[in-house]
Amino acid sequence: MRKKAPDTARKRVRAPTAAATAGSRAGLARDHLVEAALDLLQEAGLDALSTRRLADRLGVKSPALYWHVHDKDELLGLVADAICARMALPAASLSFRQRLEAIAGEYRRVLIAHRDAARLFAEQAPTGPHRIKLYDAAVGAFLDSGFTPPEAVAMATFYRNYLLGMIAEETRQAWPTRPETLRPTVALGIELSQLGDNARDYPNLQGTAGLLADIDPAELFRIGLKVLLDGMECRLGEIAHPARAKSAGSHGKRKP
Amino acid sequence: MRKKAPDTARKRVRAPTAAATAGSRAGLARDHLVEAALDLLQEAGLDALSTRRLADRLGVKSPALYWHVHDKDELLGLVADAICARMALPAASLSFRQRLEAIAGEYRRVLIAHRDAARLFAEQAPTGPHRIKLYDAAVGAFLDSGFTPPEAVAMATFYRNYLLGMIAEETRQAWPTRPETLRPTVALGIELSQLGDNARDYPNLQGTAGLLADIDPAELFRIGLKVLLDGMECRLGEIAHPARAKSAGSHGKRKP
DNA sequence: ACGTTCAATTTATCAGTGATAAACTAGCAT
DNA sequence: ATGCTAGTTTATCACTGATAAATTGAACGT
Repeated sequence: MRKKAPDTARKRVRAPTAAATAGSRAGLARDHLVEAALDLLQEAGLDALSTRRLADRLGVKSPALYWHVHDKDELLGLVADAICARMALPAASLSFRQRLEAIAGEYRRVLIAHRDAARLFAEQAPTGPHRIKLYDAAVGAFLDSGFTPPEAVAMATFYRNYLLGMIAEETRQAWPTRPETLRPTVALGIELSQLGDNARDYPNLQGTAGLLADIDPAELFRIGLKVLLDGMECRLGEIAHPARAKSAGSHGKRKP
Repeated sequence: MRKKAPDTARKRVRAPTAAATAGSRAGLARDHLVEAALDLLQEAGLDALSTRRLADRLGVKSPALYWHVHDKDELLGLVADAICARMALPAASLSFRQRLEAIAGEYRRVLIAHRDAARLFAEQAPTGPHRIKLYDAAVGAFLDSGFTPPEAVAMATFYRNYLLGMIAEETRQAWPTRPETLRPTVALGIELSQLGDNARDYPNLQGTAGLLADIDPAELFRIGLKVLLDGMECRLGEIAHPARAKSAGSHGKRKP
């Protein structure tokens, strides 16, 4: 995977071509594909989601898939969007902050529920209407909160980055850890326990052995989101009435 | 890649075994490996960094690599750490905020300079002393700023997550975009330009066409970092003197 | 009933991946 | 000279995503 980059003027997959003819359900075949892919993903994980295995599950040979789909990348994009479709968008009546918290909660809920979904989202470019719709909702919340369009887009980027990164980290359950080399650290949910001789090289990690592992991931996620949104409100305030401390100064608020 | 997960009690690569005997530089061979791997990475990208290509470049057959290294994963870990080694840690004399900004700057500078480095870092578990040292420095800064150890670890996680995610996004220069399906969006540095019929489905994205693409990435990075750190200082203040608004209330500050 | 058309699938194959076992080679110590 | 052993090669495995070309099968016009 992840080979070709340009390849404009694609192969023009046939499926949508004579789709509507005679009520032949062109979308249905694709839907079957992504449905089976979702099942396989859940049962065996992203690495096991190969074209042949998927074909097997559909009672078909692997090249048959390529009639319905350009390549595996497009399939994965469809799968990602199907997952995204399971997220409920918040009511517009809520405050912008409540909306952002709701979206974040849904994002996490759904991505956690689907095996390797966060990895899939991180690797896959966000094509797909549902993913875009979600992003649109986030941008809308930031616009409503008072940000200018470019600022809102920037904030949505930070927001999305936070969600995806944290959930990816949380879901990355069993990382291929390498026992011999010095164990990772507490950095990403992996406790370092003993890092032996090297311990004194990392003075600040001394008392932090299994610290992250102890925290409830949901709580950690909530805290980080609050921190991020607080920072954004902070910026909003600075923009609204640009007092002293234009930008590069230092902290923009409190704790004098 | 990314197949086996557990596999404790590994193959026990031979290199470190009789390493010191007769001054044979056991580490040197490994260093040559990672050096060549770094070159290859720079020239051809992460996807082209295969064992065979690397072996070719070293004038050797691919299985020879496996004498020096368990598997490709370990090699990539060494490469990541070698990249990390190029980052300068900030002087301890600086304020914690200055230190965090300095680390972030170095992180971005170095990751941008090495092709696909951010992707490599995101995919690879953070083994390697240099990466841990960097994390230790971040935790240290948060501890100095007044956070308790568990809070400091949490903040370092958010911090790291921000850095890696934003830089990965910025460096993901030419994503394998799929021209036919509805173009992504402005979400991740990809301008949507025309999204045709679907345009009205995304009301908030209307005026935001190439917005992100116009912003200087360095500026975007700086802004996001400021937002994040402001949010953290905000939390610091709340912890210091826990006024009303314990946590779940709403915004913790300003803009009444 | 016949033949054409074309959606959908199969067969065969390509070029590449990471990894392993087993055979081999060279240098050094005894 | 013999043997050990660090390092490498040959041969091979079990995969991967992808394509071209041959093949099925059902619907349609005549």
